[in-house]
Amino acid sequence: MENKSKDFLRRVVEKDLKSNKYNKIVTRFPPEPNGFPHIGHAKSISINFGIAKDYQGHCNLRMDDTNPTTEDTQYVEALKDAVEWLGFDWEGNVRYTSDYFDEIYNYAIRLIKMGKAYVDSLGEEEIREYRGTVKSVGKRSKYAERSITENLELFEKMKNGEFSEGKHILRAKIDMSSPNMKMRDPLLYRIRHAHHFRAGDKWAIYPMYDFAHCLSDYMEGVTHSICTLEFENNRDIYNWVLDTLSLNPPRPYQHEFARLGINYTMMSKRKLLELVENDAVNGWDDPRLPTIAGYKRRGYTPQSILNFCEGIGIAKANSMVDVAQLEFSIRDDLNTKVPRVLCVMNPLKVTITNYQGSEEIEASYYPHDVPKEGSRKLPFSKEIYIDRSDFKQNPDKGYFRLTPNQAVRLKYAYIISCQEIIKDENGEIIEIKAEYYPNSKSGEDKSGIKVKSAIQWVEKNAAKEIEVRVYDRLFKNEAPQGIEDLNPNSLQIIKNALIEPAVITDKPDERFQFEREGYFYADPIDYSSEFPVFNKIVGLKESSAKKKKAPQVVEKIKKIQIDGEVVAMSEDQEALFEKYTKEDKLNSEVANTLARDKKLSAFYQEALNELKSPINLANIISNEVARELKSKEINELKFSPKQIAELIKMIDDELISTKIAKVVYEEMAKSGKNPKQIVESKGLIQISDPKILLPIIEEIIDKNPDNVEKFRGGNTKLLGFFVGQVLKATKGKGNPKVVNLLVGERLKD
RNA sequence: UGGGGUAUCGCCAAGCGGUAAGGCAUCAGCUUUUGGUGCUGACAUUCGGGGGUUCGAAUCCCUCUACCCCAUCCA
Repeated sequence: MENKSKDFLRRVVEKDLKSNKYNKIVTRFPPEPNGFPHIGHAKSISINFGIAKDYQGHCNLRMDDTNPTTEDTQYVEALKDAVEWLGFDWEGNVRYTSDYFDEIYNYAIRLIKMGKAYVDSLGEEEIREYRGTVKSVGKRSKYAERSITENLELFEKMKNGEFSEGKHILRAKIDMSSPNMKMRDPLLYRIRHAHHFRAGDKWAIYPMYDFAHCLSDYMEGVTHSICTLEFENNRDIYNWVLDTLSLNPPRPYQHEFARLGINYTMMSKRKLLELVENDAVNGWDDPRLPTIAGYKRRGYTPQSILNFCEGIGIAKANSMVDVAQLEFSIRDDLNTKVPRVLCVMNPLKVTITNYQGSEEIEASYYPHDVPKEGSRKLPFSKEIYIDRSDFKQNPDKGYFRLTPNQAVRLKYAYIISCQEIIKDENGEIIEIKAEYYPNSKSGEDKSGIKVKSAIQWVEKNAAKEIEVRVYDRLFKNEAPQGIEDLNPNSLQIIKNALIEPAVITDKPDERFQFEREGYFYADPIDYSSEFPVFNKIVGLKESSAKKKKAPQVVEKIKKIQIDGEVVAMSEDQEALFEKYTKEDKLNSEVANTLARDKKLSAFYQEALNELKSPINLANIISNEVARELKSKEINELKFSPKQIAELIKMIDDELISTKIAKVVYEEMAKSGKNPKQIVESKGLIQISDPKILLPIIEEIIDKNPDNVEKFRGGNTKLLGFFVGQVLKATKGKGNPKVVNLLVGERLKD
């Protein structure tokens, strides 16, 4: 279990713990209380609280309530409820960004005093214009020139409510020409004469997300601030604020993951609201909604939601999870937990003509493979109901249930066979006259009759009538956009389903499996024993024979990709390219890489002056050195062209393998040590002597007989496996060319 | 002057230079008094495309392509 692969966030956390960057990790779940939480929030809750739990840390629940016009306390209740329902504990008080307003305000003043923030008095329209566009730089407002004292005064007045909304704004002074739009002097505070649901009317100014969030994280001692991908661009501000305020360490860092998408589901708060407001659904807890309240009302267990979140993983790729995965989670959870019970959704009367009197049949609540105890008595008499779909006068091939010439077992009871079909004037079947086999009773069956199916049934007089709400997916499209994509049949209400009496009278549970139908939940609001109402949580999995859909053959078409045009080389680059290919005999790809990059070509030239080994030099420079030079200048490098030349010299002299060369290079790039020194101190001279290599190879081969067999069976890829093992055994020092040869030969016989 | 991300099976997703994990879905077979469950097996000669480096590349380099995010006084 411990070897399970970790997601990238947990890996970061582990690294930070190991390096003692933090000695305890703190996360937070920071929703804005402006809507009902949905399964996307569940993912975030599962990540933040889950990570805290896994690493003995702590997770805060924080309401990010910086926008008084959209937020409300009913949402904070729903949010708290969601976290609790999922089984997490925020230990202590719920946090509110609004509780930090004073401190955040003081930080703003500090920024002003540092000359890093200013009061801007441009209008909304102008601010937008000044910001520039994605492809053009912005320009700074003239108000950025205001003196610190003036800024302080103005900001104070803003706070005191002396200005109307939109009159002024506090901005950070960063860079109006930043390629990151978010960094073009981001807004820090805006004037808002609104009542805040917690702070009341104390404030006339409210901090923006970008200012409040990082500081709130910092004040709470958060170490890992985990949010969704769309905040990637905001990370720069996050860091800027915390860095320029030069706060006492440790400070939090932001990490982003992909938000959850599920097909046939809509997750946007705004659009969800639209559904509720247009009465397309019955409130926020409509069981068809992907809200936590919806799932809860539908009958999903917290565990199933958590399992789902764990199952889908955490990554940075935008993705769309199949609803089937969610449905699996709830089935899988309920399968081992919930009593099985008989319910007939669509009753068809069956009279057993040769049965007299009545009896009670003992029936276990759980099937043989669920290790739980419990049973009830099923009343039985000559008049029963079965489901309409369990009888067919003219069955297709492969139909397992009752037909004029096929007997069926009444689950836990007797085998019956059809004697007569009674129809009404419209030709609709209204009753079946059947006979039972007295010696076929479950558990004491001596009839010798083999049936293909055992169906659910209820006794006519004892059965209770219930309402069943059968839910289907809310949308008919895989990627629904809104109301227009609604599935018209997402709710079907069955008013007079019949259920065995024990379910209502004993109420052994709230969730049941109605055998052969699915999992159902006693509606927490509308259910009463006089008027029982059940929600269908999810159907049972149906295998092919039952749904008898033709398997679809999807042809795989390889997409043809048209390459775009490559930017032409400049004249200088062209000349270099010429030289590289003609004089130095470099291949055109390497020559191209070198010629197009000033830093690389300069580096290469210098190295070449040290050692006339153009190809090997060019190769390592266009590959390894290029990586380093992506983010650095030549003078920032810890190593020189001369050292690279030295390294290549060792390869040329066959002192070391290219594999070792990479190791040496890494070390050199990190420490700046001389390659020769590294090789000597670590004893990395390569081993090419077969006399030394052969015994090692022998040992590896002995240890992996099954892989030898597979290799001989034609899996030639395994050669790489053996080479890898041998190289590992020699700590990388084996000459891979020689090892390859030797292993190849040895494996043949 | 654009920048920041992402791409591995139908859907998620591991993998960090040495045998392409796992789950969902699907398809077989066995078990089954649920057409459920369970068990067994099948399911990527290949990692968005093309090159290059290497004995060896999903992993390193170059390049192209596609998709997502950013120009709210929202978060």
